[in-house]
Amino acid sequence: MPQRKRATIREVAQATGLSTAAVSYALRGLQVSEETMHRVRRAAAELGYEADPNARALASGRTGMIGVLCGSLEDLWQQSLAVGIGRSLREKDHYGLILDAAGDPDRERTLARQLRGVDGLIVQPVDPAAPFWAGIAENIPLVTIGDALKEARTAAEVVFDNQSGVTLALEYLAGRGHRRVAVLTPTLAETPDRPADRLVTAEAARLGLEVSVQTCPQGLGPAAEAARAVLRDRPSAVFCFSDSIAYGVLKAAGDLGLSVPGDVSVMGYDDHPMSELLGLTTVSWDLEGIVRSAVRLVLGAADGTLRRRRVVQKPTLRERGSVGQR
Amino acid sequence: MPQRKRATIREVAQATGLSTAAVSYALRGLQVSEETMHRVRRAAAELGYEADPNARALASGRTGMIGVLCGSLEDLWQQSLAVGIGRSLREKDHYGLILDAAGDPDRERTLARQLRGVDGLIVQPVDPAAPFWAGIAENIPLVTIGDALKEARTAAEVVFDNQSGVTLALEYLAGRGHRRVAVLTPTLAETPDRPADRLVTAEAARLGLEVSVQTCPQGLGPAAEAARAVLRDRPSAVFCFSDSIAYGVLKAAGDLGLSVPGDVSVMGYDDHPMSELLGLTTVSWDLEGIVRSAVRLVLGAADGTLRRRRVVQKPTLRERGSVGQR
DNA sequence: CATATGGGGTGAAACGGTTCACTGAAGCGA
DNA sequence: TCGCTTCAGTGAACCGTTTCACCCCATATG
Repeated sequence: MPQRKRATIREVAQATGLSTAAVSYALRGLQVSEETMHRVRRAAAELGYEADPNARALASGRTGMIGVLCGSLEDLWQQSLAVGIGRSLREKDHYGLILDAAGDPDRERTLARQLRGVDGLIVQPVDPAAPFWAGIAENIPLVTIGDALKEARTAAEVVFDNQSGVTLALEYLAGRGHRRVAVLTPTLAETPDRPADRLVTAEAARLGLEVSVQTCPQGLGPAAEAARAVLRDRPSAVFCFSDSIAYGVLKAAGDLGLSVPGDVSVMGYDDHPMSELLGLTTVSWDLEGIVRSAVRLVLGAADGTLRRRRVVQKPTLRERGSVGQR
Repeated sequence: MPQRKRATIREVAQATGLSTAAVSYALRGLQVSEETMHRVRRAAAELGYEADPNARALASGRTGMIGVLCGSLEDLWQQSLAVGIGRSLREKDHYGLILDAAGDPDRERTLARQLRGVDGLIVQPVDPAAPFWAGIAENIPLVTIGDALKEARTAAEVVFDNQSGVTLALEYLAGRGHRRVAVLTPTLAETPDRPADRLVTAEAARLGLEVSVQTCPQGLGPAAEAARAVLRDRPSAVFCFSDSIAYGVLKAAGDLGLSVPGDVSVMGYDDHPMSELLGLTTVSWDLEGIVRSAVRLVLGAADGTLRRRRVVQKPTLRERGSVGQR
């Protein structure tokens, strides 16, 4: 690797006969006269100069990098979310460093702890009650997506109104005559007391539904395998806590020769683009809005110009035909 | 934001009564005795010390960061690829910085140029013939995925044998009696002379197929819209140069009340997990293998221990039922 | 016993920017 | 003309690591 040396700011300074300070200012459009600014910029372009982000980060304390810690990128909807956030950050001259907790609180903790040198953090927490968050949130502007943290004061939060989401889904199922409903929630190894479980149980009790809650992986293959077992009990409907899981259920139903919604109804959660194609009835969130909010909040927190600190997202029910009348 | 100051290496040095050099070595398991190593590690843990990656990068010249420049993250398969690469890099103690050229050569150029402070680059080039690559590949260990670069000597390449892929697809279609085939390739604004086009045209001529090649966006909605127009001409089959496009075609077919494969056959390219669920017949690549190769190659190139420089990926045809006999 | 050997550790110079405190000159009102 | 402000630009400290060139001392070697 020859690794031809890149131009440094000193060389630009030399080429223009200015100090490095002047060059630094000029390139950022600060403090200097129009004329020198152009002179410097031209010289920089000629030399092919681009500032070393590491040196810049060390000196200025800001990296232009935002950590994006996802709950589980196995889930297609979260992939879309991460990609959306990355794109949106790029539009505001930042980079998104996408990280995957893979549904594992330990991994989440390790990643969050190790992460330094970012200006801010967008987290979709796997374990919102974990105590270690406090230490992180104190050091880095942190914005949550989904559940808010329990033990830490974060800079801001984009909260999903899961209560409404669950109510929407279960009321719809109940209204169409379903009584025995299987519920599949994402696998979160070792997270004691998943909040989703409680929501579902409470709501089901209210509606007189007989639910059985189980965890399920998010990959299509594994999810389908888990779903096959569930479908053998012949629930009248399956409520999946992510569209990715619902896709697994659809796969399993197909494999078992069950028709949807004839033999079994399937309700999703999230509304990934593919759900439209598959005709999956699902609880829908405004992905674009979530992305916009999260990015605005984290950048605001990073430079101290934060307005609102809490945005609540309301879900809607997208009726498509995977849930039948019973 | 109080931003409580994080511990520096100097504080750890003070706490242990050693020099910063000793601490630096100790934390990386170099040069020091077992005993001091433990002492330092304990002290570091107590102080909650984590090295500042920027300072480390500036001093050592390596960041532990690999740029992952994707052709278009609109495409679900490329999303999977990016996520896979990110995960694989993380397993080898590196971070993947995922960037999206969004199918636009200009964007690609800008991103590639601006990118500094990474130890290596994995690129799925939008415009492999662009001349600017030479300047980049000369400065950063660069590994391509898909098409190899034309005008630049890269560190290594993972090449897709698209010739075989196209042959596989078109021969299959021809063998099942299709003659009028519409071809949809991803939109690449302004890329003159897309290699895919030539492959298809040549192969179609050989097989006596009547093809019409058109570009198409990758998002489900836009792709479906583009597909509707194509389907009005009633080709007997549509060959899509990415599964995402195929999903759009399936959507359009559904909207128009056309059955697949009854009224129209659809052939995909890539083999995204969802294609199994949708029963899409497609040209399949070994995603895991691609990820492994790319990561191994780029890390090898970054630390100079590179063995093979070129890995060729062969496709297989995954027959699922979206292509009928004509 | 004098001399190589080498493990364990130190001090200080990088790395490539940003920013603070300051200066000289020009502009301006009184 | 004088003092005051503003503008454009400078020099050097600083950011937090890594790493190079040494040094010291204990042990093995001839």
